[in-house]
Amino acid sequence: MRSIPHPNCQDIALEGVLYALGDPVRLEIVQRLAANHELSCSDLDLGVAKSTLSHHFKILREAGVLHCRKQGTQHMNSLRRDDLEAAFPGLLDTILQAAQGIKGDR
Amino acid sequence: MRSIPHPNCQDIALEGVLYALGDPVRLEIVQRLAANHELSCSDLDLGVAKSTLSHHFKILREAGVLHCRKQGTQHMNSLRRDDLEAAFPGLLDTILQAAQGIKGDR
DNA sequence: TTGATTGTTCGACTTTTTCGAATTAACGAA
DNA sequence: TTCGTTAATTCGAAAAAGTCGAACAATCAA
Repeated sequence: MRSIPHPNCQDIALEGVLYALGDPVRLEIVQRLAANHELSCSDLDLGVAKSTLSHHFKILREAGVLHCRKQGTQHMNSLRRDDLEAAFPGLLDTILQAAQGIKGDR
Repeated sequence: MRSIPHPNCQDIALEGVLYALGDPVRLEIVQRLAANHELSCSDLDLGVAKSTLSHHFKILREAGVLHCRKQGTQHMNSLRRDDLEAAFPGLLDTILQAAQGIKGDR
C-alpha cells in the first residue's frame, strides 16, 4: 500500500504524457531527472512558487512519467523509464534527445 | 508573402510541439493528417464547436506542426513532416507510432 | 447581386494555472 | 514528550487559457 498514488503501467496514457511534457517547467524537471536519477522538489529552483512546483510534480506523477517515494520529510522523484519504454517505445528517449539537441546548439 | 503566418523551421520549438500534441483533439487531428496528407477543417467531426476547431488548428499551425494553404473557401492542412523531422528527428514518427499502438491493441 | 460554403473573430462563460498563506507530515534535539 | 526545523501539500483568490454560439468575412457559383 503506497501512500502516494501512481498509475499502473497499462494505465499510462499517451495524451497524458504529452500533456505533462508540454509545459516548459515540467519538461525541465524531466530533463533534470534524466540526468540525476533521483531528485526532491527542493533540489530544483525553476522560478515558480513551491505550491506551483508541487502541482507540476503531481501532473507528472499522475501521468505516469515519474515515481515518487517518501524519504523522511523529502519526496524523492525519479523517471519511470522502463514503464514508459514499455508503454511507448522510444518516446522518452526521442523527446530527451530533442530537448538535449536544443541545448547542444551553442 | 503568405496570407497565413507559419513559423520558420528553425523557430519550431519542442515545448510548442509537445504542448500542441498534448491535447486529445489536436492529437486526433495530427493522426488523421498522418493518414490523409491533406484535410480541411470541414473534413473533421471531432465533437467540438467549429470555433474551437479553428483554435486548435491555429495552435498546431503556430507550433509548426502543420501547414495551411487556402484553396477557395477551404483551408487545406498538411503535416510539416520534413520540417519536424529536421528539427526533432524521429519525434513525430515515434508519437504517431505510440498513438497507433493504442488503437492496435484491440 | 444573391445565396451557399468555409473559417475566423468576438464576447461571455467555464476551466485551468498560479501564487502566497496556512496546514500537514516527518525528523532531530532538548 | 515537546519544541523547532525542514519539506511539501492544501486552500482560496486572482490571472490565464479553453470552449461555445452568434456574428462577421472571404470565396465561389448561379
